[in-house]
Amino acid sequence: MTISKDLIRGHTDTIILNILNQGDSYGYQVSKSIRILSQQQYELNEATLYTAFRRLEKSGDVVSYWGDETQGARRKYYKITATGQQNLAVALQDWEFAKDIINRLITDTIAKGDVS
Amino acid sequence: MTISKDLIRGHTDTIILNILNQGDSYGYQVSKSIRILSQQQYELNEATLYTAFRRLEKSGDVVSYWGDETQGARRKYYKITATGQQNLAVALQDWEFAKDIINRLITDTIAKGDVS
DNA sequence: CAAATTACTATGGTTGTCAAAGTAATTTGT
DNA sequence: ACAAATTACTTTGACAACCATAGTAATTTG
Repeated sequence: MTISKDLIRGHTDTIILNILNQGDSYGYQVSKSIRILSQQQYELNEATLYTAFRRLEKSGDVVSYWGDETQGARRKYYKITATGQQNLAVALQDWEFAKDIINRLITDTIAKGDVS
Repeated sequence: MTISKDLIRGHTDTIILNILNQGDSYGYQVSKSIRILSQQQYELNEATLYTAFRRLEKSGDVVSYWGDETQGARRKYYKITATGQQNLAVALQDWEFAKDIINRLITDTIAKGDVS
């Protein structure tokens, strides 16, 4: 919602993997989880969410299966794979690394000795 | 270089504004400053840099002028405007805000009471 | 005197995201 | 009982930022 769109770009897959890492889930539920985790500050567009699911499935980070709901709407569940868990761990490290670099780039000044 | 592309997306304008906030500069120099500030971890593509300059000029965040080099290649200098300085300040706040939310989204778990 | 560096520009393509609309079932409010 | 809201998934078309590549042109280095 309030958060600048481009700042969160590229985190979608990681966000989804983090949620699925806590248990299988489906689109609508993931969507709600994101709202809760962000404390109502961020809402993922549906199209973006389902696009991400397809991307993650293609890359082998998640697998899907239809739930056997006897009542209520049908639900497609997603499950994180071992590959997905590995990639989640890598993404978390990448984020720690990126944070430092971005902080330097947008707040630091260039020392005089640095000029080439 | 090493930093994941999508993680830095959306920061380009802020990075440039931060550098110009320390004094007028031109494309090639800004490019080098970015390399130095990121400690060789990030290199901005030339096309991206000049696209950003055009975008920033259009939005009124920077103004440009040709340098009066008597020797050496011609240089187009960019200067941050008052608007640009205001937007830089806003972008820095947005980043602090975004960092928190992203951290929650990719590392936190959902408490049981949160489930709706 | 060729190769590397400095410096800017233009073209075409990829990718992630979004708005909008559609389908369809269930649940809630009156 | 029936409309409205909610749950749940999908498709289409568009956009914006970014990138690879190539080009122009001057200067500096080996």
